[in-house]
Amino acid sequence: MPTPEKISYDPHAPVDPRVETLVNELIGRVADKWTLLVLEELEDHGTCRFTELSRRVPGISQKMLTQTLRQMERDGLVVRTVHPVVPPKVEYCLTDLGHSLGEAFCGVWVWAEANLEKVARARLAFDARG
Amino acid sequence: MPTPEKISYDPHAPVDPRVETLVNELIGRVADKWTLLVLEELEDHGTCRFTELSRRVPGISQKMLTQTLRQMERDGLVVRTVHPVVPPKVEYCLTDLGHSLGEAFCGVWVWAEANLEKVARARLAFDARG
DNA sequence: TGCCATAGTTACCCAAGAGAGAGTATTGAG
DNA sequence: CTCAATACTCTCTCTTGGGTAACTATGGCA
Repeated sequence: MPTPEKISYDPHAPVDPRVETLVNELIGRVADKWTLLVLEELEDHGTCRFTELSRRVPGISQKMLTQTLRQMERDGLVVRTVHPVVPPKVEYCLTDLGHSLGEAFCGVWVWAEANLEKVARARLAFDARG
Repeated sequence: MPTPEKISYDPHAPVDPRVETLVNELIGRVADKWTLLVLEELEDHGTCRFTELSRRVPGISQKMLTQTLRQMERDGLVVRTVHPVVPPKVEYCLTDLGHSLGEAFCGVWVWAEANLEKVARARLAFDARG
């Protein structure tokens, strides 16, 4: 990591447009609603089984959970461990990469929690203005 | 496996489930592809006009840009300033709230930039296995 | 007189996203 | 012999996201 102390966004940093495209693409993939919620769950509760996740993540369907987990596995964010027993037992846990993403998103969660009120008030004001 | 109860930092620990629902909802809204890209653009270049944004944000259509900007305005993330001249001139700039969101997402951008390679390699490995 | 630019809005349409629910494989328990 | 449990997979359907393109308003300019 080239930046020693503070992480700050430098508008003048020279950015290869191809890299920027890839970054945008990756963010589009990773900043998906279900991915975020699954990530949060795995951060909070560590290793989880499939049905455990489907119970914990509010409103997710089996299909979406499978799909999301497959993508996360492909992207190297989670590890899928199959125990060859009957009934089947499959466990999911975050990789280091997944964990680091969770930390990166931590700021966003904190922001959301801290600014719920402001957003709610902004909406009321906006809707009142017509 | 580290013992679960030993995890000392947990930003989501004592959370009212209703608040958590709202936070998740807000994150779902704010972590939208176009919102993120527009936010990034406004962070980098400050105040922008409509067509300037549509030129800068890669691949966005007029419709999506309008829609995204309206939502961001409603959520209190941007300010829309109309100059009553002909031809029309409308400027968009981030509010303090929008700026703080940009900073919160900064960690994610840094993460994406730093881990592009790892994700790419993980995908190759996964696809080779499958 | 008619054209241009700006910042939209509106209508139409298609494809992707996502939910519901049934089907599948396995085998030990009753 | 049937059932229950797990972790899916498949199909069918509906909703939403998002693209294209045409339309609006206005005053300066040729």
